Amino acid sequence: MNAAVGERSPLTVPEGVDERWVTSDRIGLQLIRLIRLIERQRVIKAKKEGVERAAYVLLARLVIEGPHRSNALAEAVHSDPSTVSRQIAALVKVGFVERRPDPADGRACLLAATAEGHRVFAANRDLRNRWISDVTSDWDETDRERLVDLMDRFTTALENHHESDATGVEEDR
Amino acid sequence: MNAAVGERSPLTVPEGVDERWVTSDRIGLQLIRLIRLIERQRVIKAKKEGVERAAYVLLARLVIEGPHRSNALAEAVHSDPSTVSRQIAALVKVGFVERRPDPADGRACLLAATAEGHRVFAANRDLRNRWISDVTSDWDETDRERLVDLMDRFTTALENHHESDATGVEEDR
DNA sequence: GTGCATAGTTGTACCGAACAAGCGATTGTA
DNA sequence: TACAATCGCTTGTTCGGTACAACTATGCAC
Repeated sequence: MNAAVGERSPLTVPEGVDERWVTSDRIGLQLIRLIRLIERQRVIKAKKEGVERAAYVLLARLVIEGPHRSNALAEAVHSDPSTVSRQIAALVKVGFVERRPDPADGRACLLAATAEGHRVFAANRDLRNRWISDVTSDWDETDRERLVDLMDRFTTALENHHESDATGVEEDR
Repeated sequence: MNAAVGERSPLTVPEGVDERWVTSDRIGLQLIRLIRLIERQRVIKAKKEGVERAAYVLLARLVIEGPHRSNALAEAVHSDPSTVSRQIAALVKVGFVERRPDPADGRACLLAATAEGHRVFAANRDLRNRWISDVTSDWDETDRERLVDLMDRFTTALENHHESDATGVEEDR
């Protein structure tokens, strides 16, 4: 599983170019593997709780970064405004988020996490963190930090990389 | 965006425990961010090509690791057999995969990528790799390798970690 | 040879997301 | 002050991808 590069005999190796190809390949494969795995976990877990699981990411955003407009939120999480709108509606209904008028623009409204929203999010966050700590229990802290730094860097690179020419990973997951 | 730890004043820091909490927290946040972003790319890209995009991961598996039984494949990619069955059917229909009798068990059949399947996959793989190389064009190779090694390690840890107690990341993405 | 386990398929439902069209309120201009 | 264009958000609809559950059928093993 972990190995498997396939094709491209290692004999060819013209001049370092191929080395990069191989690493890119491995990155792609790992991304696919990781994402599929986490999606799976999601589905396993997706039974309890009243609110749509997908909505939690919005709650997280509101808790961590403070009030946002709906559209800004959508952009921040790379979702469609309509999607966010529905998710927010659900969060409002259960009282985790509240709408306030936006002083800057009369027709907009600011979304903010309620006290209850904060509480719920914190609980979930702790759960998640415990889980991650568990999974990485035999890692030393330096490696964990290295991982997160590199992931951050990678994701940021992805975000900055012209969104238009999207090609790749999704193609064969 | 990148920062934002929220809660838990850094002043508290009892005895290193909290340091781990913070890192776990960052990992969780990064996972969410990364996954959401890639999902988005997928949707953007998901227009051309005849075969279900999700099926490509199976093709990849068959090309890289050789023939599999359908159920084995399902397990390998953490999907339901029914899902895989349908996806394979699609791949067979377009001629990227073929069924062969399994010598070891008469009622099973082995799935294998056809020559055409190999070709299509290779093309996609190159595309994907070019994209990844692009995104990381200003990284030095060592960092790219570090990233992939850590990701691999993390995903493997995830896989090994009792699938039963799934908790966390999916909770608020 | 005969139950019986097992490999795989099909029916159905659901979730999450996107696209597109609509609605209403605002702002800014005549 | 009135009207048009814009903007922020919501609703209608569709689709992809998946899982669960029930079913079929085939060869295994005793």
